[in-house]
Amino acid sequence: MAERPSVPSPPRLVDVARAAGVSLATASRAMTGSSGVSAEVAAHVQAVASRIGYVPNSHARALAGGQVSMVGLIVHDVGDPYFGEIARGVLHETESRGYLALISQTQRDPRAELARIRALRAHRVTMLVMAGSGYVRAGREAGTEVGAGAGITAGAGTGTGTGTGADTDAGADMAAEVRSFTAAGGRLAVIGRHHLPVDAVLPDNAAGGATLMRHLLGLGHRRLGVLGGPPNLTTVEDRLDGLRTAFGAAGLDWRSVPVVHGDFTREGGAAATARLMRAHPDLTAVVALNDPMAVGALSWLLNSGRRVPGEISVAGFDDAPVARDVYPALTTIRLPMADMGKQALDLVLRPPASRPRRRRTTHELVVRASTAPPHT
Amino acid sequence: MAERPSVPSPPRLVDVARAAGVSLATASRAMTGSSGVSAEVAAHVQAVASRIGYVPNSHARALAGGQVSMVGLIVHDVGDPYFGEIARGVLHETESRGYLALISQTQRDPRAELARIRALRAHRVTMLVMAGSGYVRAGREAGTEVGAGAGITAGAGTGTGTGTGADTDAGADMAAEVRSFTAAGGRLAVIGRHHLPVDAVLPDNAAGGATLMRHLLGLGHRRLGVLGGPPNLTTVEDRLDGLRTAFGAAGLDWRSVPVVHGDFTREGGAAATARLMRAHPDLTAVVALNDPMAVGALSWLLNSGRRVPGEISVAGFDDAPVARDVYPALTTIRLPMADMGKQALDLVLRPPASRPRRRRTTHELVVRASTAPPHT
DNA sequence: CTGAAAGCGCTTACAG
DNA sequence: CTGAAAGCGCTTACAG
Repeated sequence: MAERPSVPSPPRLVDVARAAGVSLATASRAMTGSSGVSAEVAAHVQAVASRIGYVPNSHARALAGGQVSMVGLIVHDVGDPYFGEIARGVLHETESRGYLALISQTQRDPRAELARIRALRAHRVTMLVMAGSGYVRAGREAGTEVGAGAGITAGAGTGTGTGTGADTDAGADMAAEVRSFTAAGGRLAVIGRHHLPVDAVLPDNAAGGATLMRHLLGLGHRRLGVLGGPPNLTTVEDRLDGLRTAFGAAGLDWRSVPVVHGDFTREGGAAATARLMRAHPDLTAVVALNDPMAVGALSWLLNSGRRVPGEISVAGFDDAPVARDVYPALTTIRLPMADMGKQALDLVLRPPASRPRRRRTTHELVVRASTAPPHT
Repeated sequence: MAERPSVPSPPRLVDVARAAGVSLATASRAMTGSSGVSAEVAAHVQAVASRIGYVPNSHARALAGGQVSMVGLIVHDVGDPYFGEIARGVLHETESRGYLALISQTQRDPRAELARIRALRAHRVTMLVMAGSGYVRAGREAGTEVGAGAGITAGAGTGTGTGTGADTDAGADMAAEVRSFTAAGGRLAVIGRHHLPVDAVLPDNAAGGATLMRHLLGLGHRRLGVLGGPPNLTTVEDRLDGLRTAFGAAGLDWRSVPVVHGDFTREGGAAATARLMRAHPDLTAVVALNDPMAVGALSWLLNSGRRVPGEISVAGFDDAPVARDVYPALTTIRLPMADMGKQALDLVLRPPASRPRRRRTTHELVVRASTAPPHT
């Protein structure tokens, strides 16, 4: 009855046990819900616990061999709507299941990614969701710096084939890290990343790219330009592959398609558009490899007095929430982002399969106002 | 030299100590960087540690009295651009300082909020940032259900005064929780929430509302309507207060201003606009209390064939990234969201002051294309 | 500067 | 079903 007056330290399980008149072991069983306690005793202990405001110490629990109730989530950038939606999906699940989520952003830096995984492992996190593109081998895009000063490259110069661009280099470290993580019993699911021997939710990047290209070709466009994200991302490569495949399938020469790389952001899109249009003023359509870049393209084009889609069409990728509200409303490829997060968490929660699971997402062409037949 | 072949359990500090030929205590000191070790020994231990891939067990550390290197972040909704920006700001800071962030979303449910804090406390988190509006006393908005079936209320019916709407009710529990958290040495900073005796970053809601209203009055608008978010949020109340004050200061009767409440989302905004315009078809301007609602309003109005701002002006609040790209580009009140996150983390990191610190943000009217003089 | 030892708050075999 | 005891991997007084 008498409350400890001075010590503000939270009650421990012993306090609960004492107050309930049972042993530590019994109290523990009652609180964790494990078998071996009579229902009455368990209920009594729990009642006492909640009365005295007992909250188990998760560190002690983890250390004593209990489950770690945290899942890790690594994204490139929380502020980006793509990752925002994914995070929403993941958090929705974790919270309904009583887990806490440790979130990290890497700003698309492979080294930061490794560091984050290690930090998460230090916290003995055994369930981890990594969202965001993997990286292609450094040096493949010789001399092209990510997001700054990226020169214009002919289409043929980028993505010389599917599946050759493994997450190597920093990728080698990453692969080793992942191996050791899973060997130690860790569960990892990635979103939008191949080349890692783990469960994966794979957005339909190549197919989406092809669908988008067919849409533009169908409208009659032949002089197209592409705003690519950082050339070291496999997502960029895959989406480009899809575009190229559909372009080639129409009997056209992909080498005639200029590709400009920039940051996967609004600003990156605007800057890349500037470079693209200066070198190729006669384009009738621009494809951005994600929606923020497309929004940047719209902004630059409109500011430069071009009519969209009257003079030039613009298309994006992802169907971020912003897509339908920009002017003109953006034609894009929809990916089920929040659901992808949910799926990834689901994979992480189930026991590992004998071989990595792959869940391919759907994609859907969403035609809005930003694309139309060329004016010609 | 010989590696343990079968046991995949990670190396412990004893392993490092053994390999380095020092005691556990010395190894610990070397790894934590605490004083009492010669620089050489420390360097040697660290070299050995990194060679054998030692990663300290954070749970053991925390349990043994070391610092918990996690900070908690509670937001209403990660997918919402407002919170996305705040999260970005917070994470940017935590990561540069070597902390990991535990993130939770509450979906604007006060009960969920309490549950999240408790979960965080179970993990012995002592640094916590809570972003998002507080709640006004339940029952103040009698019969008005949040986000669904919210009826049209006369302006005078909402927000009968500043400062009276404390975070009560669930607020009482919250206050108790917060007291016990800080009493136990926890550090908490809130963003956009008053009435809690903790450090706070306070967006200039009332002043922003007043600025926005003056802008519209200055354009000549007199028949205005308001799209309010959930009526139980203090943020909504404060922004309304600002609008009302400026309206009254112009010698006008606030009771003539219809206020419709809905979810703080695009969909909520569209639905609220529908109700508002049906009841008051002659409005010349609509103010939404956040940008997503404003975007919903634009969408509904444009779909209904209204010209914006030709027939009706629309303004928002926050200056979310989307604001400048919608059509027409949105006039709004800019809040420095990412910086607010950074500020909050900064507060949490410093020792508590004798009385709670308050940092007021600036606000800035950003005039874009969605507002213009009334057509009349 | 270095080490032996206690202790953080739990869980889980191991005995009844 | 219940309890006494060992142990999880660290940190930190406490002695040298």
